[in-house]
Amino acid sequence: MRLIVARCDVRYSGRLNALLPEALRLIMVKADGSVLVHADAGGYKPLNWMTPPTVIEETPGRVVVRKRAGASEDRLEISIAEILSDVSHDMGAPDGDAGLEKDGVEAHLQELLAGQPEWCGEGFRLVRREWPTDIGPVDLMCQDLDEEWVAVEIKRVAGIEAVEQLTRYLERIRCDPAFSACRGVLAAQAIKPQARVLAQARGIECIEVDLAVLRGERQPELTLFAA
Amino acid sequence: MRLIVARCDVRYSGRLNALLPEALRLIMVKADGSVLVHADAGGYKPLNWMTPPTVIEETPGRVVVRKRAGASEDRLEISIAEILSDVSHDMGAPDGDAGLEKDGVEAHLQELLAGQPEWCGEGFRLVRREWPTDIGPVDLMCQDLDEEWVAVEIKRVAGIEAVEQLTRYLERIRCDPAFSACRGVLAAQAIKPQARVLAQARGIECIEVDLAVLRGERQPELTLFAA
DNA sequence: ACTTAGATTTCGCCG
DNA sequence: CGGCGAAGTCTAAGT
Repeated sequence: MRLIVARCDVRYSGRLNALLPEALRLIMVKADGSVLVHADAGGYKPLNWMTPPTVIEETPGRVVVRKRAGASEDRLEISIAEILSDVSHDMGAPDGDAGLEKDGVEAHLQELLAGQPEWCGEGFRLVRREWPTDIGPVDLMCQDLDEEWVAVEIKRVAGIEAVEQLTRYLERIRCDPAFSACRGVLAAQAIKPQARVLAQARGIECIEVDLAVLRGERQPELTLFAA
Repeated sequence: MRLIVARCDVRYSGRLNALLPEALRLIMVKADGSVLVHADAGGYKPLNWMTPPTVIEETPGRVVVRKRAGASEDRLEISIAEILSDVSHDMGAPDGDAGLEKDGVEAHLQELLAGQPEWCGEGFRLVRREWPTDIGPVDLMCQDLDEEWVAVEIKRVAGIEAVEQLTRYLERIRCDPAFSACRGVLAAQAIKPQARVLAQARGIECIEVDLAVLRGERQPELTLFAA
């Protein structure tokens, strides 16, 4: 990895054109050809960048990063007025970096609910995960105590778009006469108030679930239908 | 800006939990409190990060970055096993970095189409940009040759959500009897197949436009209704 | 403070 | 390779 601290201006042309006036910035060149230009503020996002695969051409006072992007070309031109620092570090094998393990993403929620579909509704029985429709898969397809179909959409945080998504699926599913009475359930760790309102208006049931409870790590804070 | 090249492992807990095994990485600490952990590959995105405002606590071999996130707390713990480099650079005033000027974003497309609404449909006349509805503004409101209303939604790349968005607007607009026959047009530089299907099913017309052509920098590749 | 919508969104999966 | 959906999306703007 090469780290250049320099006064520079940057021009990008590709999906759009962008111009970055001259200032002090960090230019990061990774071993895989990634190039990132960061300011000393405004976390996370580089001001300009190019992702691999790239071709990097360097001449004194100038770095040009190019990439074939379909028919056209993406180009990042860095004009360097003054270099304050320019160091390189050998950081070992490109793949020597073990992957990031994440826990608590939507996929985990889906796994847990697939194993315990009764959290989505009393007596629910899982028929299939990723039930296909012609506009995309429904997370869970279940049957309730009356053998009626129920499509379940799972989200970490459910907003209006989650309701829209489930609505689209139901629209398609109900085209089949065998599923014309299919219900919809939105299950999420958190459901935004507006999503709840829209769901109610469309006859979609909302269920909030707790990851820790699903895992049996914690007891439900209150038991429904307590004795 | 402080740049630390070190063998480290990273733990994040907050919206989810993540564990990053020990390896050589770059730790970037910006003047505004941003902290980013980058590998020497996998451009653009840091492996872990924390955006401002943060509180950074440093002890030998350990950096803890904390942030209040609503009721809970976001925490990034970096355990440093070995430091290869640790340098700081004064990069001047935090706001000494002039802004990035972009050209070719959706706003520009909207300006161009507002000036030449006939690209959205034959004889279209612009009545108002950002036409207000009670759930948000429609990009363009036009009238066609028959004085009928047409709501135009503009996107750089139009997916299903663009069709949903325009559908929501139309639903509201048509509540007013004077606009009950209002049509919908989706105009974009690129329209995805599923968006096209959904739009068709909902009676929304799709138009692909070319930024360069709108600017008169290039001729249309083929003329409709050619002589 | 919260919500909405754009982004050179990036990224990963699956066809 | 393209399409589609999730993301600790992030970020800026409006209310």
